Amino acid sequence: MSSKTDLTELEGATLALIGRETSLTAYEIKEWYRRSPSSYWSGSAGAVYPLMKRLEAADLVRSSEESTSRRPRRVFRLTSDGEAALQVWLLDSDRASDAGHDPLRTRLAFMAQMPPDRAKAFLNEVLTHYTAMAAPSEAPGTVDLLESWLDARRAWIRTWLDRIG
Amino acid sequence: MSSKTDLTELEGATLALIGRETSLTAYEIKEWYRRSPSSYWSGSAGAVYPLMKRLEAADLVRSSEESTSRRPRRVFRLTSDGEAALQVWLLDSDRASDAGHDPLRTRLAFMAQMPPDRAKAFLNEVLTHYTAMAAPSEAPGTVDLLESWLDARRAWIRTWLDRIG
DNA sequence: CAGAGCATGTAAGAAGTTACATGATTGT
DNA sequence: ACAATCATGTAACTTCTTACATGCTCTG
Repeated sequence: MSSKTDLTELEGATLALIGRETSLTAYEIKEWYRRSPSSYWSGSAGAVYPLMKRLEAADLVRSSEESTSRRPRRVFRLTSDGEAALQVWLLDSDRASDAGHDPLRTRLAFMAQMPPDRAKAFLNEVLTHYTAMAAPSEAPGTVDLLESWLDARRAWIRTWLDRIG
Repeated sequence: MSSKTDLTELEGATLALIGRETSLTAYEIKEWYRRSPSSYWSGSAGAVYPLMKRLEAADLVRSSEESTSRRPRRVFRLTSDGEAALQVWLLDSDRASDAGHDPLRTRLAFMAQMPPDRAKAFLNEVLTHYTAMAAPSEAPGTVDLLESWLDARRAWIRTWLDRIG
């Protein structure tokens, strides 16, 4: 009777992160989230450290003290339950097709309340922000997810600019 | 000194909703969120009723009892402060360009851990879900936001299918 | 040797969730 | 008359946020 069938997004993403990097400290996980382009993944210590406790209590990860010096360093790895849970979470097309939280989409839903020239200026500002966001990918083998996402978004925004005229 | 300069997304969206519909009850607002295709807008009473209290305390909305019968019916409208805050929130390109929370994007970031045929099956499942989500728009004047969003997403997913295939 | 970054965590509070509780009205 | 929906709200709980607190290690 595994009690932890339904992972939150933060829990699932954390399992996926550990699964990819094999082993990580809570601090490294926190930093990963902090660097993400989304404020959803705020990467606060107050979220991550208790999260790791929960995951370990659910036996999805296991930690071991691996200090090479006097500084403490607790490393987390997936258990076999954790790997199973990761696969379920990662391939969950039901959750993956949820529209999630999209600050631009939310605003577009109400943009008709604004005069067209304001709306146009707003969308062009977003495009400028996107240009600033595009950073070179560190990992060479990885296809840059952010880049592809930004491209899709730019195309979407252009259809709205066309529509407004 | 207006204390409420930085609205949360739920607060901003609620102002926008009232701004568009002119006047709404807490129940109607709650139902609006509940019907949305995103689970982010869960539309629970425990979120909306306290939210309306906060907005009224901040003088962004004002309510009046408008019962036509014995059933209570408290209707909310924007104050002038509320209309001003709405404009700031709606045209905030900084927040609008935040990547938000996207369950599919999160999974794609880790999809390389899965075998290609699994990844392909997963993406095709998401496309199927999208087809099921597409509902006819009620409001005739409104360009269907969900439809345009789904189109952009389908195009994005196809680039990933091409990449894997 | 100072400051940035690594590394751990906790405390107080905000905001949301589920579940409960109550009652009126409308449609079948 | 019965169920679904309108309409209000609260209570307990979970999770996340900001801010604090502590100490080690590396780089200039």
